[in-house]
Amino acid sequence: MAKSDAATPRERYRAQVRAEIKQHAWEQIATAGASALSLNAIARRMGVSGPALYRYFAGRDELITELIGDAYRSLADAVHAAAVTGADPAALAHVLRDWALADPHRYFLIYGTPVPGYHAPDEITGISQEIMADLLTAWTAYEPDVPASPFAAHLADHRDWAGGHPAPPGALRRALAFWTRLHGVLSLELAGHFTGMGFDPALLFRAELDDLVGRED
Amino acid sequence: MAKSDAATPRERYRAQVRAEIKQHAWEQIATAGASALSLNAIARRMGVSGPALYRYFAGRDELITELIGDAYRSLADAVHAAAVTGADPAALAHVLRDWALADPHRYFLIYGTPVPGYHAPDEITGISQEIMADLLTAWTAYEPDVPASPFAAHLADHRDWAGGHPAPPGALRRALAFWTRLHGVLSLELAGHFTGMGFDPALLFRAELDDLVGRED
DNA sequence: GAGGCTCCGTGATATCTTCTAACGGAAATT
DNA sequence: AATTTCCGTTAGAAGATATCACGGAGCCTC
Repeated sequence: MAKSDAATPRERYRAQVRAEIKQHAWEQIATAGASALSLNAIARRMGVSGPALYRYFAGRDELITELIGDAYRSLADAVHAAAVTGADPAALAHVLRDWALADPHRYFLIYGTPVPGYHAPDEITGISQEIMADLLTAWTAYEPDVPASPFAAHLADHRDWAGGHPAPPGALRRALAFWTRLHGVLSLELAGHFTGMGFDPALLFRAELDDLVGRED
Repeated sequence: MAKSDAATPRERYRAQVRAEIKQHAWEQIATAGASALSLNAIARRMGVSGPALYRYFAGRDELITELIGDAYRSLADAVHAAAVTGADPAALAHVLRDWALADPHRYFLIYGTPVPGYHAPDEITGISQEIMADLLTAWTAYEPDVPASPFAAHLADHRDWAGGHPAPPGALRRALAFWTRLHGVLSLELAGHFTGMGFDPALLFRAELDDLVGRED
């Protein structure tokens, strides 16, 4: 979507084709997951023949890498859009949940089983820090004075991941728990581990969230 | 390992070859993950030619399904071995963590990104309930009287997953949080999402565990 | 113990995948 | 208008799953 107004017509055409490839890739991922992503199938659906796609992506890995980046970007944008309106942690939690439920495969592309050889480029680390920054800001505003704890002190001493954010130790601890606990519930729910167990996953999510924000669970 | 003393020599040989195939499969999974599992590669390493393996497994999916079952069985055995010695929830947590760290790919085989077409057979559901039963027993013994909460009440009304276990509502809630929170930390750690963040994942795991068992975090 | 049955492993084959290489043509640049 | 650049094609290598028909070895029955 970005930089569709490139300098030369060549670059514009190239960007358009790349976008079309990625769109077909997303449809395929949403249908059968990332492991079933096939360059040949995309080419077939686009009406071109296989190797044509290699003019736009070096290979399957590069395409997936770019899709992972787009997924991160999408999540960061969703979180940030809510954060700039002054959303509290509970609101951000529901943004996260809605984003995950909208396309589970996209969520697993980010937080699922890591691809064997894949290593996240620096760009991903940056986006990840953007998300964390919004969480830290929300937690700092929501609960300025969290009682100190040994682990919070450890986090205060190892706050590289906060990227210079001035969040107090308690907010570091809360933001981290927010991430890991909600991911725990979401990933198990999306993977279907709760199906047949009887209870309502939405209520479990809500209960974990309520526990985080200090209400009754 | 089980039923290696079969009736006929044929069945014994068959079981042995199946075990050997699975062993090579585990080595391959531990090296490059489940997605890189190749029947051809296994056959090559065993000194037989490709289609020979189809006498023992209907296909790649059946082999993976069986490996998932073995992984579940391994985890359930590890948990149960500790549970029968009267281990408290904290001890079970470290059993879980040790089991996960011993072979991350095996952990992801169970709790990672679900395979597109795969649906867990009833046997898996049973093993899953075994694990949950040990958790429920440990939590019931450790903390008999957990204050009631709305979500605990919901769990008490929807306790199919407990499989008739007489755990009180509070233990249901605790066991579920134990599962989702520790999985949240473990899966993110094993997937490498904490690398480069600076803090010690072991301390985060410990902090989450301490929070579960009611100590300072 | 000999015949027959069952099952195992093989090679050949079909179809799928990613990915490289060489060729022809169209489009943009000069 | 000529040249250069880039795009899409076909052909092909290497490897994957999976099926099939065949020959042979082992087991079971008579």
